[in-house]
Amino acid sequence: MDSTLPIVEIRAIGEHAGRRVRLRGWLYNLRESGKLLFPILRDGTGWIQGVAFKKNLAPEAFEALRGLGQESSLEVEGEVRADARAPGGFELDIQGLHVLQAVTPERPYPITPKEHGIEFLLEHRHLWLRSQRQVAILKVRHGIIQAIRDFFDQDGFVLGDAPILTPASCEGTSNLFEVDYFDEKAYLTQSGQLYAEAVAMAVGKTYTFGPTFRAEKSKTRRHLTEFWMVEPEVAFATLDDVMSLAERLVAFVVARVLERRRPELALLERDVSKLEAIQLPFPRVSYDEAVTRVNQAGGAMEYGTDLGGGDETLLSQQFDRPVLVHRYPTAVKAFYMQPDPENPNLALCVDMLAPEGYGEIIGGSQRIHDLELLQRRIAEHQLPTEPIEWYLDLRRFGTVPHGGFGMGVERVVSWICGLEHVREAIPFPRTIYRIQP
RNA sequence: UCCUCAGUAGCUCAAUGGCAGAGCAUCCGGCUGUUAACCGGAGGGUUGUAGGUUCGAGUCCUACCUGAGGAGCCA
Repeated sequence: MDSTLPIVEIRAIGEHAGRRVRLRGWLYNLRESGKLLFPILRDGTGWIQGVAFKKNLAPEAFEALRGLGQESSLEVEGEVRADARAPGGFELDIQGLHVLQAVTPERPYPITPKEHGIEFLLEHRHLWLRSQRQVAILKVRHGIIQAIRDFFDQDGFVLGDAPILTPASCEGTSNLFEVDYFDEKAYLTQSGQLYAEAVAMAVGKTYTFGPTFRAEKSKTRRHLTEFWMVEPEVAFATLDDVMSLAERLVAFVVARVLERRRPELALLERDVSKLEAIQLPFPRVSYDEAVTRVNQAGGAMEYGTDLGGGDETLLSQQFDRPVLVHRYPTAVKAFYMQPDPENPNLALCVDMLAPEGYGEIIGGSQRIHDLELLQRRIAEHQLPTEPIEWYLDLRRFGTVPHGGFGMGVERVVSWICGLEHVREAIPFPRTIYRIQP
């Protein structure tokens, strides 16, 4: 090995065509053809096929390479060549090898290039992440999160993260994870909203971004027990402002992914024409209209109930972009939602349903800003006031109309990537019957 | 919590109640352009666990364990 040669990343390999370089990474696959080896190397930034001719390598180096198991770590040196026969257009003519760790036949890498069942893959999630598909998803997820933060930053929002350990819930404790907090009980947060409301009264526009937890015994392709949520909260915002903010955020995120993550979407075989259709404005339908539309489409929705998964699909199929469903009956919604002045039985709330059957990605509302009304609602929901006295203070000291929403990051990743299940949208998914690895 | 399904080699799956098999992976051999390479050979099994029915159980019955798909609820 020539230690004076530059170490390069595979993503920029084309810039080094015709030159000798060093490359370090892992062995993704190894094909053999007589005195010729075709190792595929990956380094996290990409994949490249190497070609090792027996005559170009020291005999012991050739034999060492030949015997390496999948996912062995190594450093190679060689000449970068453009070659139409190589996947990716470039290949590395290997002339030197340094093995960092050889994976041996006694314990071969468990995930082979062939197909595997989901149970096996989930048990090996820590290794499954190395596959091309999972790397692509991680990079889209990263792009989405970066876009979310850029969007709020450009719009003058101030990050105001909420605590993860909380004294009580805003919607009952039945679906909360309980933890010992010294001599008291505490709960893992299911939403940062109440805290975001406090911060909004300090800085005007804020958002929280972090993990949230639901101990719901939900077992579907849309549920995790631990998921990341972004929750903007805006002082003086009305429901219309909330809806406008939500659609601008989603349109921005989709546009950004289309701009910067095309190769990953292609690897995931995502139909990008479906994403290119995500243009402002998004359709808005009232809950009343939604019920009519669902039932005309063959559903059997009863007025006054929430939309089920099938109902959501029946409705979202009618549009080529996310649809905003607003003004649900107060009875099926949370205590803090402002009633519609034109019909107090309806709440000034909104859900955004993603297209293609991906369901709800956003839920938000205008909040009750009147102290007496809020107290009445808390009593109606039979919630204890003592743990949220501080929250009532927000209505005692300069209360103003305000609102916001929560967006589930994994559901957005799942939709944009076109995944079958949200568990692929986060590196280490937590689901009801799995906490390993 | 409820409904449905599955568990056989490291992996993906076969096997009418009658000798437990294939492909991939691994090992050995062949091949100087392979594309989830290919060709030839070898090793590899307490059929999830515990009972039961039967001359005989991977297969039928019961319970349990583990997991998956879905419902309700939610982002």
